[in-house]
Parts: sequence; structure tokens; C-alpha cells
Amino acid sequence: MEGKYSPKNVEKKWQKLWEERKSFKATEDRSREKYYLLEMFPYPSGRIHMGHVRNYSIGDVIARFKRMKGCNVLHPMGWDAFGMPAENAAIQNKSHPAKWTYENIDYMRGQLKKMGFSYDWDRELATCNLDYYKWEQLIFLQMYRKGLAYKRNSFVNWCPTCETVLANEQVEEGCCWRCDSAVVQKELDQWFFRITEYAEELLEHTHKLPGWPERVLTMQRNWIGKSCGCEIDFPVEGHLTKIKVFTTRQDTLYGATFMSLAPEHPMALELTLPENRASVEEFIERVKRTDKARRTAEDFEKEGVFTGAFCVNPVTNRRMPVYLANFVLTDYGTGAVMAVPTHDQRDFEFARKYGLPLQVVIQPEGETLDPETVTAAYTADGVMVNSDRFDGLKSGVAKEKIADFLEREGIGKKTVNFRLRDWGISRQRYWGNPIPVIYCDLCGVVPVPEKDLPVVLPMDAVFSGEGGNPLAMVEDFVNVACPQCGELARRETDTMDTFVESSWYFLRYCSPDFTAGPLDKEKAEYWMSVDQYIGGIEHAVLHLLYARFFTKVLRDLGYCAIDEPFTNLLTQGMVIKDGAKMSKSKGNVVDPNALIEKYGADTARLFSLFAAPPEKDLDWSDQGVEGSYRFLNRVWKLVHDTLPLLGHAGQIDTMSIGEGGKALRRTVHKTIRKVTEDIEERFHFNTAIAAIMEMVNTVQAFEPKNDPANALVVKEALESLVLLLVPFVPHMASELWSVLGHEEGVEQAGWPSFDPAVAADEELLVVVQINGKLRSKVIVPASAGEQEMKDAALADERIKPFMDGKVVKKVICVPGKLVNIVVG
RNA sequence: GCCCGGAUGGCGGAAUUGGUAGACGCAAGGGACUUAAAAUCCCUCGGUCGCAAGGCUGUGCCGGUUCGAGCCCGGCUCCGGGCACCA
Repeated sequence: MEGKYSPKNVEKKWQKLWEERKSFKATEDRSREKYYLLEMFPYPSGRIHMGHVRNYSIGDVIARFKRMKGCNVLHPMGWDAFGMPAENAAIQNKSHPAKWTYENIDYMRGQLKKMGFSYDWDRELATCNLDYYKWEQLIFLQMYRKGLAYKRNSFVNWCPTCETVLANEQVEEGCCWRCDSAVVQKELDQWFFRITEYAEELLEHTHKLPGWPERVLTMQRNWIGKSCGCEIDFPVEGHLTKIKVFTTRQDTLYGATFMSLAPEHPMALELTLPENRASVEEFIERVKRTDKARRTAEDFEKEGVFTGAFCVNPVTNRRMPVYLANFVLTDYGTGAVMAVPTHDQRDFEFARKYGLPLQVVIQPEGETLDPETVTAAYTADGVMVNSDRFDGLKSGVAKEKIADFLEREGIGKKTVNFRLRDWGISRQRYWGNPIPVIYCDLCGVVPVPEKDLPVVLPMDAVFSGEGGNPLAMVEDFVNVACPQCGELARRETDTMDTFVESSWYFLRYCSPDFTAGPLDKEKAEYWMSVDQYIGGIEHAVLHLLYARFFTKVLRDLGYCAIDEPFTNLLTQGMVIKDGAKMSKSKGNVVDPNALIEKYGADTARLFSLFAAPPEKDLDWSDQGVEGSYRFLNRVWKLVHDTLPLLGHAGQIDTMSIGEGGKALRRTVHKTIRKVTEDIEERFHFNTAIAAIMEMVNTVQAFEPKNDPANALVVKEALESLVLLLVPFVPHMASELWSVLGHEEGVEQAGWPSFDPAVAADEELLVVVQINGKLRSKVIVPASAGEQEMKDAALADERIKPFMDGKVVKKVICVPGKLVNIVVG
């Protein structure tokens, strides 16, 4: 291995050794501090991309650092293996999704191993393995029993291209998150997870996650969308039923002059008078045909139709015409809105269009609104008017008082409303986890008894690309005896959303081979929570919300004792090239294979860590990669060239080393401190690497290298250098460690420690400012106090011209840093 | 519209608590070595004035606080992201 740096040989050698020695195997050990480090597992799409390289390089720095620091590190890897691309590929290649998936896994596993990531491969899991998904079926059944999984007929998001249902979280601006097709609404019988049951806790706990980026928490809070208000009943003339509305603006109740219902509101047709029927039906049809994306666009024209019915404002007794309005959503609140045109912009526009009355109930301070002349709704706070006993109160106060009043009078009650909807998990696709349910004509919905689990995904489906879900066409699978009555029944052929698998894989890693249940409680208790989770920001409200939900569900099912799965979250930025995210369609993709081939994995790792701090986008630069490669060559050469000069092991004799040696040691110990802090406290690997580069420059420039008196100092420098490099470029560092004569691996060497006394400066450079402007620098002993610093500064020749004829008003001293002389 | 980020040389970025702006790297220019090239090594490198010492100026814009502001405060501009007819 001598001579020129050959990453290929070095990397092959160490990867083989790590594998043979099982260097990264994690075993529960209560005597040691555990550290569970996890990166979001990949979808086996074919080959790894630079985003993976970056994500997993970041993780590996932390894993290797923590290991060297003495932690018992769990660092697993696996495959989010169910999903549609496999099915599409099967259709295209006239093959099977399983074949495609497992081939991809094999290939990508090889790629990850070539990157030298320190995973415990014994814990590898793939979610499409029966060993994994069968436990998910058990969890489903237990959720069903608790009412947390249920079936319901409703309008759902349907992607016509993927031919499947999508969760709300998977619809982005009205389009499918995966294929970008326009999503349509379809009425279907679908399985849901009752995530809304946990809305309050999911929201509450966002305030107990200090290790998460604020913007992810904000996004989750917005997504959950809690609002506090009232439900108020409005009696309908000539009917016994009442219209229930939800409002956060009960302070405007006295100004409600009409009622708006969603066109899908169950009472819409029931309330419509015969003479209005034709126009109402026409309107409902028209709204239904409009797709949801367009209908909910901001600039969409507000339209409605009068039902002919009237309800009554319960506090003013005013007759309120009941309209259907296209902007009222059926799935938020109660699907009915009390319209207050003076204080809500939508209601205002609607009222002006249909000539409906306006009533001002909140006056802005120092202004009088005139319903005849206002051009927009006044939505801010103000003073109550035309509101009976509440007149004169500030609207904020009135909000509380009116809520209390409504409850007292039995007209309404305080409620909390969430934007979060239940998680629709049914997918009309083959390559997923079968939902373990049977439909019997006599018994209805029958969950598969636990003893009959697992429901095995049949391998003999046909992938033609036509005629919907291939699973529904496997007769042997579909036709089954009812577990209750024994009559012929049908299996559910929908599979679960793949986000279900990724909602608990981090728990399965704690005991991946456990055969008595989804997880070994004792082991989960040792490893969980994940101390550091790393992944892309794109999962802020998808995976990261579902995983939190699932953890709470599993806790309540008795599987684990934790509330939250991930203590600390790091969201890494995207990999950008030529101003755009790397993608095949843009043609700006850098293939990790080519990079490894040309420069080696260490260079690929080093550059992706050096070019930007982890949370920022990384601008890929081929020349920057060259630079990282050059640096590694320099380190290689430095160690090998210096090797003959190093003496035998021994203690550094602090008394006999000269000034140069002392200075070098100072740099070394300062660098150890800096690198340790940058990794441990900030995850700023770019500055840690920069500090190591500076140290290399210093060692290279160290002239009395060949003075035998300095041999041990140089040796210390090189050994520290190599150990500091381990987390970033583990192959080269391991090799150089052995070149330096160490039999045992870097894992045994431990993380280098620094001596504050050695790192301490003997002299300090003090900046001298006049009126805040830098004018000179003076050197003082490190022990110098304020007075000494001031004296040295004032005695400096270079500042004299700036003080000529002026009076020193004040001298400010920042110990060890600067002296600012204020003159005037 | 609302809520988060962000803006620093030719480029990626550094400046950790208000205290030397531009660390480290890339690119560029000059030089050494070489028959030559590559590789490597050395020097220069925000702008501007100056032979130089050095001065002035400079962190998106305007203002403020402070002995001192890239950092804090007020008001903008632009860019990125999230949510969005949510009653």
C-alpha cells in the first residue's frame, strides 16, 4: 500500500476487514451509553444517487464519531421496499415486482458497502419481507379492534395515472406527489387510520421536541391546524332539524345575515323548496364536476344558489336565507358557515354578488363603518356594536363572553376543530401489504383472525398494466372461507399505503429477528428513542407525522414506552448542480459509481461533507471534488514522507521541545478541540474539515521536522490528524493508522483528546481600535490583564497619528481580544 | 394573503456570545520544476487610490441602538420553502 494513494485498493481492503470483523455490530449493553443513529431508509429504486451519498455520509460521520467516543452505537440500514415503481417496472419488463425490488436491493446494498458506511448489516430489513409486513398486519388488527382503523365511504383523492387513492398528505397543489397528475375526487369505500384521535397530542408534543428544526415543527402545526371556536345551532323555519355551524368568530354572531352550506351538505336538498329544486340540483352537479384544485384556488369566483329556505339567527332572531356556496368545504368544520359579510371577505363578496344584507357589529377604533359604502370586510379587532349586551366590549373580550353566553343558553358550545384529516391508507395496488380483512355476505366485514396471519401476498399475480389491481384477479387469494361462518367470502384486495411500513421500521431495527411479535419490548426500551434522525425536509408532514402517530399508537397498544420516536432531527438540504436539483430530466446527475471509480468513496464523502453545512443545499462542483481528492493525496504523502523521521514510541518531554514544537502542539490540540466541538455540538462538518486542512498545512510547513527532538511532536500531530479524519474518510484514515504502526484498528484507538493547557496561547494578539476602527495590533502575554492590554495599546507607535491633538475619552477593553480607544 | 428561512469576493462557504469581515476550498493570474505537458510546489487574489508605507471603502437597500453591527431593533427589496376560500 505504499507509494501513490490508491483509493481502490485501500477501500477494498478495509471494507473487507470491517465485514469480517463485524466492526459495526450493535449489541445491547446496559453498561454503556447507547446512541441510536438513523438515516431515512431508501426506496430501492435502482441505484443510489448523490442525495443518498450525502445523507448517509452525514450519518456515518456521527456514527463513527460516537463510536470512537465510546458510545454503543446502533446504526442500521434497510429498504422501504413496497411501492409503485416496482409494479410499473414489472409491467414494463413483463417481470415481477419482487424480482425487480430484490435485484435493486442487492445492487444498492453493494453500492452502500462501497461507500464504506458503518452499518450493522445484520439488522438489515426490507419491508416487503413477510417477516416484516406480517407484523404490520397484526398491528392493523389491533388498531381495528381499538377503532383506530376503520372503513368508510367517502370522497377520496384519486390519481388516475397511478390508479390508486392518495392520502391528503400525498396531494401537492392538487397533483399526485409521485407522478404529478391532476388528482380527482372519487367516492370509494376506504380504510382509514384515525390519526385525528391523536391530533391534540401530536400538536402538543411539537412543543416538546427541542431537537427538531423549528420549520418542521411549524409545518406540522400548520398541517394539524387547530382552531378554537364554537359550534352554534341555527333553527330552520318549518323544520325540526337545526343547522350546526363551526366558527372561530362568534364575536361576529350578531352580524350573521345569511347561511352558506357546502353543496355536498347532507341537508342541502332536504331544505330546498320545490321551486328552487332545479337550480339547486344544477348548481350541485356543476360544483361536483369542478375539480378540487380549481375550486379551492384563491381567485376562484364565489358562486352560490338560494335554497328557498330560511334559518334564524339564534341571538338576533333575524331571518337568514340559506344558500349553497361553492367555497364552503364539506370536510372542514360542519360544512356550514354563518355568513357575516361585514367581517369576512368571502361572505362580503358573496353578499355583494347576491344583494344580501350587511350588518356592522365590530367598529375599528376611531372609525365608523357604513354598510352601504364599505368596499371590503373588516376582519381585525375592534369595539362591539349592534350586539345587544355585548356592545362596547373589545371584540377579543366579547369572543370569550359570547362563547360562555351561548353555552349557558344552550345555543352552542365551545369546540376545537382540526384541519388534520384521518389517514386514508387503502391503495388499489398489488405491491404492498395486504389489508387483513375478509368480506362475507352474511357476516359483513370480518378481520382476519390473528391465528390466521399472515395474509401472504400471492406471487402468481399477472402484471398486464390493464384492468386495475392485479391482486383482485388472483382467484386463490380473493376467494376464502369466512372465518366466522365458513361460507365463501372475499378478501380485501387493497393494500396499505407504503408510508405505513416506514412508520415503525425504526422500532423493528431494535429487534429485527424477533419472532414473537413486531418488536422485542426490552430491546426497544434499550435503544429507543432514535437519538439522531437524518433525512430530507420533503418528509416534514408525511413520514415524520405518520411515524410520530404510529409511535403513539404502539405505545398505547403496549409495545413501547416512548411518546416520540426521534429526539433530534437533522434535515439535510438537496444536492444541486448548475442551479437545479439533480434529476435525470435535467441531465445534471452525478453518478456515485463514476465518482467512486475515479476518486474513491473517501473523496465522495469528503466533498459532500465539505462543500456546505448539512442543512443547506449543496452545490455540486466537479472541480471541488478534485480539490478534495488533492487534499487526500497531500495527507497520504505527508504521512508517508514523514514516517522515516518518526522515532520510537515514548512520552513527549515537554521541557526539551523548542518553540516550533510547542507551536505545532498548540495547533494540534486546538484543532482537536475545534473538530470535536464542530462535530458534537453543531454538525458543522465543513468547518471541522477546514480546521483539519489548516492543521495539515501547518504540519507541512513545520520546518524542524527532521530534528530528532521533534519526532514525538510530529508523531503526535500525525496520529491526531489520522484519528480526526476517521469519521470523514474512514478507509484512508484506517490505512494510515496502520501505516503509523498500529496493530489495532481506529475503533479501538478512541477519539483523540486535547489538553487545554497545551492548546492555550502563550501570547495574545490584541486588536487596537480607535473609535471602533482597526488601527493596529499588539502582542501581549496571555496572562496580561486589562491594564496591561490598555498600556500596550496606548504605547503602540502606529496609533499615535490617529490620536494627535485629540483627547482620550474612554478606553474599552475586551479581555484577550481588543482595546478600543475612544477619542474626540 | 399568512407563516418560516435566506441574501457576505468570480464561485462554494467561514466569522460559535455584538469585538480583526472573507478562514478553508474552488476558479483565475504569475512563477519554479520539465524538451514539453500533466502532476506537484511557491507567490498574488473584495473594490479603489498609492512606487511604497499606508489610506479610503466594503456583508441586498434605508434608518436606528452601541465605544464598536455581517450579527441587535424599525422599515423595505429580492430569492427560496411551506400553507392557503379552514369559516
